[in-house]
Amino acid sequence: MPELPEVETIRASLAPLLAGCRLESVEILTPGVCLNPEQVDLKGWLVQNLDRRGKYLLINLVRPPVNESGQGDLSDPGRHMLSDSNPAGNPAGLTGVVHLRMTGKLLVQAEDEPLRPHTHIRLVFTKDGTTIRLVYQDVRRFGRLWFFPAGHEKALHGLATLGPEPLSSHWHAADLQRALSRHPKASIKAVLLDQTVVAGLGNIYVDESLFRAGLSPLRMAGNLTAQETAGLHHAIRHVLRAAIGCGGTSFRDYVDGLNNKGHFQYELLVYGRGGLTCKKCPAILLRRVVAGRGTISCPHCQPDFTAD
DNA sequence: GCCAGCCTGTTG
DNA sequence: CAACAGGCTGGC
Repeated sequence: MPELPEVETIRASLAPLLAGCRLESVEILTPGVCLNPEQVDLKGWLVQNLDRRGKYLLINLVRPPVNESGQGDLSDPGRHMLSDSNPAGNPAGLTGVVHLRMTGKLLVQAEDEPLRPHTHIRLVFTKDGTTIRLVYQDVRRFGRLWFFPAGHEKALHGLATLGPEPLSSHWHAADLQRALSRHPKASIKAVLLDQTVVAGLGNIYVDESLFRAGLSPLRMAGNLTAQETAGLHHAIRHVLRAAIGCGGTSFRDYVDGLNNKGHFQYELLVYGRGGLTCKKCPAILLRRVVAGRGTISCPHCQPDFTAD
């Protein structure tokens, strides 16, 4: 389900609610969906903030202040000394890592709301005397939630090998050009779907970016001109920013952490529009499988895209 | 690289 | 009934 704009929207929707919450319990309703590889005690941690890398959502938790009198100082530099001296047994930080894969949802649920089908994990938090329930639902059960001592989440291969954030000011067309030149004979679509090349693009935003850049997904990555690469780099950033601005794409059943739909589905130019007329020319959009994924493109606006 | 496999639900 | 679905992994 979720690509970078959807995960970013979920992060932003949950962060204000969860920041400062104390984790009271983790109820695992379906074994295998929530993993705690180092058997860290999950109770009593405080949510510091939510972060995102590619399509991964990171929940950063810290030890509650020892001092009962106030909120404590979470930025106390001495706190970090603990992680060096005792990394796993009594870590100074805890990181929850969520990957929603195709159909995962992370939602706050009202206390009186009945548990919906396909709920696999329930996290119970408290803040200022109120209870907040965060549930993980996932029809297909491809997604996962892991807990690690802070820093140890690099044990996840997919997270450790992620490429650059496409919306970072440090990601330039030249970086994309360099990545493409490393896979000269692969289709541009396959390379953009590769999370080690750039983090967070999936089937929707790759097709949308390629259409806006006027490039066929079948083009070999090594054959793009510098100008075409610059246009693609720009299109990727433009599409991702626009989609975040719309709260993501609710094409099927994506919702943010508060159960709100996004509206970028109304801005899609090609994804889901196979057989329909192109929005920029009179041609009919074609569908074919590229890099193992259903791919929609315009045979006129994206030259060299033909039916099989 | 490609492709099956992981799962269930929806659509043609 | 078969095909397909927003993703990733591991085996050729």
